[in-house]
Amino acid sequence: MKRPTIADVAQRAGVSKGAVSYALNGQPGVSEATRQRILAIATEIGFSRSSAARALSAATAGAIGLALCRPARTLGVEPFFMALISGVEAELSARSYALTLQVVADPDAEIAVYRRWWGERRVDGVLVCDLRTDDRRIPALEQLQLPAVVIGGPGGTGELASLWSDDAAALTETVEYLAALGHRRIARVAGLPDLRHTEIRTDAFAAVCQRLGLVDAVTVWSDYTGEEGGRATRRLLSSASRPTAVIYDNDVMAIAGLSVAQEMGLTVPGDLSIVAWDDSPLCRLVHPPLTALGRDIPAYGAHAARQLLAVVAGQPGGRVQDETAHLTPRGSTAPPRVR
Amino acid sequence: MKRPTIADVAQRAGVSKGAVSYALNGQPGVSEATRQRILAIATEIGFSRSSAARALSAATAGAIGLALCRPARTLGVEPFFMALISGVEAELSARSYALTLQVVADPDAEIAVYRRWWGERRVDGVLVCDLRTDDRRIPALEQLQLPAVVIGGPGGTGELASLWSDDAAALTETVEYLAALGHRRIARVAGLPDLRHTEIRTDAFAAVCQRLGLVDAVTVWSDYTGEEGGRATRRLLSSASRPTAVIYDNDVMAIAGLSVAQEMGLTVPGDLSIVAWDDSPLCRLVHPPLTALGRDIPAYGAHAARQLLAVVAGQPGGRVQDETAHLTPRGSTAPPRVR
DNA sequence: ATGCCGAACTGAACCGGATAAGCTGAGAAA
DNA sequence: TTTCTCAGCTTATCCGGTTCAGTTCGGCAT
Repeated sequence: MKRPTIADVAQRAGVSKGAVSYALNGQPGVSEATRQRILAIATEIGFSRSSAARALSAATAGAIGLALCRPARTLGVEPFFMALISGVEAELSARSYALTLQVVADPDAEIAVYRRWWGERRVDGVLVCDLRTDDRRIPALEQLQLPAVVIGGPGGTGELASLWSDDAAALTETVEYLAALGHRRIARVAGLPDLRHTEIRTDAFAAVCQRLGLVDAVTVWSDYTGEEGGRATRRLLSSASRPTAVIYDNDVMAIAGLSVAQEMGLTVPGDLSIVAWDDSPLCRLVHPPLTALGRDIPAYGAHAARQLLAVVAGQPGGRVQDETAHLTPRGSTAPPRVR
Repeated sequence: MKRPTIADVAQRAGVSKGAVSYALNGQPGVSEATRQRILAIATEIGFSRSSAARALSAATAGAIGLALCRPARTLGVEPFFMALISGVEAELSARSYALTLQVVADPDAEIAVYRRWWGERRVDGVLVCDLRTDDRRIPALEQLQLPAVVIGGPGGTGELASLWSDDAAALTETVEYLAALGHRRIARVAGLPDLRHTEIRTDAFAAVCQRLGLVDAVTVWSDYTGEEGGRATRRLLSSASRPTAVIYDNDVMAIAGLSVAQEMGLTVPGDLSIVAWDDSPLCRLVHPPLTALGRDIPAYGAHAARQLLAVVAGQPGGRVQDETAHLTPRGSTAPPRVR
């Protein structure tokens, strides 16, 4: 099946290639009648412009890039990324932009991918996930002058546009909620320590615990896998002054923690309250359903995509704070049982 | 930062554009010495070929497409797709192919995406997921002559290349295992009924149950969400002749089923045995850990990608059976308690 | 010495659009 | 009637590669 080109449309319409191009792009230079005729013919013969030719002459790829840097085993289990992607996608496909995805092993490989994409002009811009402290990707992107929106922050994003959610506020709300229930010994199972948002949450946790006089507050680090989350929970619950509430940095670890607690003969929420960050459907699957910090991740992705398209169009992307996660109390939190 | 073009390389090497092109593509037409010199210069000035220009003149996009047609809420939760994507990616990036992803609402939108990709020459081929019975995408792709590999089958894939896993065998093994434990009343919570592999599993389930004389075998349909899976489980467990074992078509529903059973005061595996299809890390998070049918999904994706690249290269893709899922017994299955 | 061959390379056409510059003819202004 | 203007189009060039048809030249056989 031969693919129609702009020349085919031009021939059938009895005009030149240029006229067709103007008509398709909504540019002045053709009469409204001619434009309609050309559009009708284009639709009729199923013409779409070659993305390659367009990219070559218009110097725009019509695609944005997303490189995911997580080991395959955590990538799949985290509902976060798919939710983010579906939101990004919704925004992009509405403007007929494509999404180019790449899974990379480490930040250096990611920088290499950006450099390649830039050289190949394969994408017009990129979304940067999992902001780290002292992130080498930021200066690399600045140097390339590749339009980018960093999903993460605030802070540490250099001159690049960025979008974040106020994790500090969400964490503070959560601790205050647990404290109001009467919890005094609160632990937190954190995600990867070199991620910027882990750092932000850790600082906020320390601050609010100090403010509320929760001296037994403890943070342990993990890697977002259920396995590690379970192990961390077992350690916490075996300690002499075991916490009465644990906040997990993602829902997978929270579910693992719940299992460990139940396995150790503790009841949730009687002996232990659990709060999960990221309120995916998983939180409602387990028994008791988990109290969780949720927000609209697809909307977050859509927002980031819109912001990136603005940057690509030459507008300043700015630094934008998105919706703050809100706590949805469910069955996994309650006042601590008096011992 | 100005991007170097092939002309820059040619100028610095003191040769023509053509020579550089031959050198970069490993074509004959330049001496080995010149080739090395050109490659060195290309590396030195950080040259990569514009994907657009390459696509335009070589008539190859250097990208393959993947359209995912699932509602956003199930897409994210299913670890399957991310695992598949990471496998596909590994294979593609090794050959510096890009992956273009699109999330679509329904099969018709998916066909429209294929048609657009084809018209735009945006991808060289596509991977087709979630094969349905009487799948309209198949004739559409055949008509477009867009290289494709269907992930699913066997059967119903028309003339297209396809890759599948023997779900019938896996299901048969599972039922035999449960029957060997002594279960006589086995139920199955199936996924979306119009998916081809659901149909295959349903037929296999009926066949093996009849062969083993399990007259109480029952299949109920669901939509892969935990919510529906839980509801289906509640119905099953409330019935007069409640099953002693349930096979779930994915792990999310299995986990939901486990919660429902526990909530209803049933012990697992004492009162109810549970088997999950798709052995993601989630199965090991819950307590008891779930007996599951697992296989290497990233390898499956990599296999599909390799097959598609072969089809793109003009070789016959064929119909290939991949690894069969194998049962990993864990804590959620045991002989039924005698009542 | 001449002719011939093939390796090594050049030049130009081409892919399919976007776009600047040039052309044309109808209507308005002089 | 002539000139000017400008909407509405055409023509030509460019984007950055690939590729085909030549061209050059060194070496070898005659």
